[in-house]
Amino acid sequence: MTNKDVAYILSQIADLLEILQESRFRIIAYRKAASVLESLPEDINDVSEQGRLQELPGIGAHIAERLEELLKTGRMKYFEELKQKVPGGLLELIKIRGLGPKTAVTVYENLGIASVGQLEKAAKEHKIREVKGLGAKVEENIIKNIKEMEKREERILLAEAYPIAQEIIKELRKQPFVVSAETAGSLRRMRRTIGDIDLLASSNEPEKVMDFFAMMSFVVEVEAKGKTKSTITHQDGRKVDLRVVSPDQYGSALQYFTGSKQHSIHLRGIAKDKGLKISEYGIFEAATEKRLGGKIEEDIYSKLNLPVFPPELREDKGEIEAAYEGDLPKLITLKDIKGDLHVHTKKSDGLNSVEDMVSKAKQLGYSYICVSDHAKNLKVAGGLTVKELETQIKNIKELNKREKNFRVLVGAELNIDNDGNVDYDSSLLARLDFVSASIHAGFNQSKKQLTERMLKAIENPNINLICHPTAEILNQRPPYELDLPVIFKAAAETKTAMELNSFPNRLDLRADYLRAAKKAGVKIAISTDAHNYNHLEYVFYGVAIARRGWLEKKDVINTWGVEKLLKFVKK
DNA sequence: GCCGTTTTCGGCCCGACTGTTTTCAGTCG
Repeated sequence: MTNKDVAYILSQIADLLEILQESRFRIIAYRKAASVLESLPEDINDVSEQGRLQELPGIGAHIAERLEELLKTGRMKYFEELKQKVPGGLLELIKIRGLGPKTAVTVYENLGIASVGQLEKAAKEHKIREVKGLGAKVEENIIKNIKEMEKREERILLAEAYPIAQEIIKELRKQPFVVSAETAGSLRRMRRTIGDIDLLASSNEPEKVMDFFAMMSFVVEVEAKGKTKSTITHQDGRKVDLRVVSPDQYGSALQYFTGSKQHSIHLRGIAKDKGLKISEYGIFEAATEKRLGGKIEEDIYSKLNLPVFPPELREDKGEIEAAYEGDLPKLITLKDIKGDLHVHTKKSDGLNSVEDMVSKAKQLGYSYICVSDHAKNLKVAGGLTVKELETQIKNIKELNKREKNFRVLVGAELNIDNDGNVDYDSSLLARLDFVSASIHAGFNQSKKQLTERMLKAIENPNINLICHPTAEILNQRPPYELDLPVIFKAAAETKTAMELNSFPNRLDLRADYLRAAKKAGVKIAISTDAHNYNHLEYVFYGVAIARRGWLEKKDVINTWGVEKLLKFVKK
């Protein structure tokens, strides 16, 4: 049973408790425990076996005991009892937007509805409006939102949401009645995937902003429109929320809407202890309601003796405690990046020549790239034969003679086969500047097999970097199972770097794993896996995830100059 | 159900919008 499986069960328990109208704090407790497991960088089975469950935040005696039962026996009595009490379909009903536990119970008790299908049928037959407290509008929304749920894709990729949001922000800022505008929510925190796009603006004429927003060219539907808050559907099918506040409330509103929810709740708790109250309208003395500030985010944080956290850190995963202890990292920035260690050319499955890639790299201000075309065993990706690699080495050598302040490193992206072996013989590998390796197939092996396979590659003295270490593809393929603590320990000992692959549908390693890797002493390479020269720009998203993983310049090997990098390589 | 430089009991963030209501419950973030 994986962390994700267990987290899912905990969140189902929370849903069940909600339907059963249990104490809301118990519900919150289960949700929190689920979210902690969701981002736990180690295997919950190991944590349980070592008796460390209660060391995890949000997991106390009760949940720990129930988790142990679940992990040992594969079953949890409590969960099964709850399921007995709730008709199965009700869990599905509350996934419909706008339909919560109360309404689900109401339609069940009045109409005996316990499935999405039955609900849709009843709505179409106008039976919903006959129930007291529900009306025609509810009926309409049920039909609409079931349709929406059916066609709704997964969360949008950061790299898709970001440009959409920036374009809207740019338009808003041009309007004379808009004082300021910014992204908020998970987008501002730069999560790998985004639910709805959240935006914030400040203005002295909020209704003008709402009118303008609802009329923008890309709007296909206005779902809600109030004086200060509207939700529209973008032509790309995405929901965009815009909230407007007055200019002197902008900071507190931005803090609040950036979240994360857990981060803000933590802040409000601290404020409360200090006799203060935080809302999106400002920070106040609790007793007198006297407003102490809120025009800028600093007004909020400084009253709590906290710095203005980079949005990427605002997850309530220890950043607040670290700030009080003076232990906040100085996060890496895009301009720290000096080169890209994972790019492909048309010799394998890329689109452009080495020269094209070099030219783009120079535009980005880089001083090196490493050409890592696929190797001979990965035939589907046009892997280079020994002879072709020899030619590549020769050509790049020639190219480097012509270059002054730029260095092209010769590398390869080897394929780690099912037994942990890689392409080419070691004498050829030794002639390469920087060698990467990754797993491209055999994802269904057991955790033990996959771990051993990767360990063999890590311990191979010719290999410097493991690419896209978990092979996760967002919205498409889950990460394979790997014993990450063991992997990270070996990587640190052998000075084998781990990749943060910047490709928008990978962003692998993810932030929680990066933090664990850093803690274990592993060095990271933020590279793009570019298959054409425009892909080199994806480093922007890689750096964002690195920041979410608390990485500093010193943790990332491609912030180093080429000499220091090559010294690291000779392990 | 969790948690603790006020506490092992008594707290637990706060507000907008919709739809159905004549003052508010439900849902969402």
